[in-house]
Amino acid sequence: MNIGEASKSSGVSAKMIRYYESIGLIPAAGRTVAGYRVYTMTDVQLLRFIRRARDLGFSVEKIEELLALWQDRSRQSADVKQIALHQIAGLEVRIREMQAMMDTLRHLADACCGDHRPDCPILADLVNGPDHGSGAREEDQQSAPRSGKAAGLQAH
Amino acid sequence: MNIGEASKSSGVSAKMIRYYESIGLIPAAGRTVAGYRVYTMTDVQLLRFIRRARDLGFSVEKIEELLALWQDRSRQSADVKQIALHQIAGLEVRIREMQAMMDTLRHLADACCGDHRPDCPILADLVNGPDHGSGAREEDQQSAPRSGKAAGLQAH
DNA sequence: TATGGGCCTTCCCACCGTTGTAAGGTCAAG
DNA sequence: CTTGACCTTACAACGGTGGGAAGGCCCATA
Repeated sequence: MNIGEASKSSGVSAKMIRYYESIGLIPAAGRTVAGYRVYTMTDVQLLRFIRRARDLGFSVEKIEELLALWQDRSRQSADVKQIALHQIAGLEVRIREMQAMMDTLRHLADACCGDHRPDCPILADLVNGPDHGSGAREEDQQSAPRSGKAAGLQAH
Repeated sequence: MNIGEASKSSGVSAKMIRYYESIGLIPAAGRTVAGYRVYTMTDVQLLRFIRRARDLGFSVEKIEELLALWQDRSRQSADVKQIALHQIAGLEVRIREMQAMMDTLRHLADACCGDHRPDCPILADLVNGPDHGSGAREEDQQSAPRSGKAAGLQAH
């Protein structure tokens, strides 16, 4: 099985397969005489595992842990569950942060009539900060992430 | 005003102020004879604008647009609103993606007894994919992002 | 005046996961 | 033999931020 076939069959791009190999997430694949990587169904299953875990938002680091547990026959399901719960908690935090952003933006957009006139409460908020909004509804928004916390939330 | 003072006063780190200057998001600051950057209150206001917009999840690219509109006296509030609505829509999408991940993980975690035994439905799902889950509740999860879409969702 | 500490400068590197590109080798079919 | 689709490695880019090194500047205190 080529890397291309393994890619199609696992849903992981060839690029990423090579990358995962380079960082040691997956073992180095076998090679043909010509140097082409060779994959078995077992390898593809591994790749699918990774793909699925990425879809669930696990970082590569966490996936390493999950893979170790997967291959450890004496694992305890509690260990796996703990990683999952941790992941859930992380997702929860980021969802709340984004929800707070979205709520604020929605209030601002609602307050903006959106016509041809230049006056715009959205720009006013950006200039003056949230504290100067006319009776703003931001008390319930427990101190937006002060430093770098909001980083990495843009669509890449 | 030093870059350090401007940083404290605007909430933008000195590092980032230099970065924003380097990418042309803000104009090059004045300099003292010694080469130190000098900032006025107007510059600080600009930095606060940027800081606030970042807190609201706008990308640097979008902030460029917002700044252009801010400085354009003949802008129409509709243009600003449109950017905000677009940002809201983007946030909505990513929140839904993360929510879907979280729901799936929660179902899996709920199904995992989390004790000393090795059997674990979480690992089983990762191995077999969502379609093999015992009567899984994933019909309502319209085809998880197939390619790269889930990228950038890890905490950096 | 000398010395120290805190600020500033530029420059490069790391992060994370993914994609793109370039220059070359290989394989199979026509 | 040629063509095109694949493979290989190697390097850079993205977004936004933090870290650090090496050197210069400013001010205060001894």
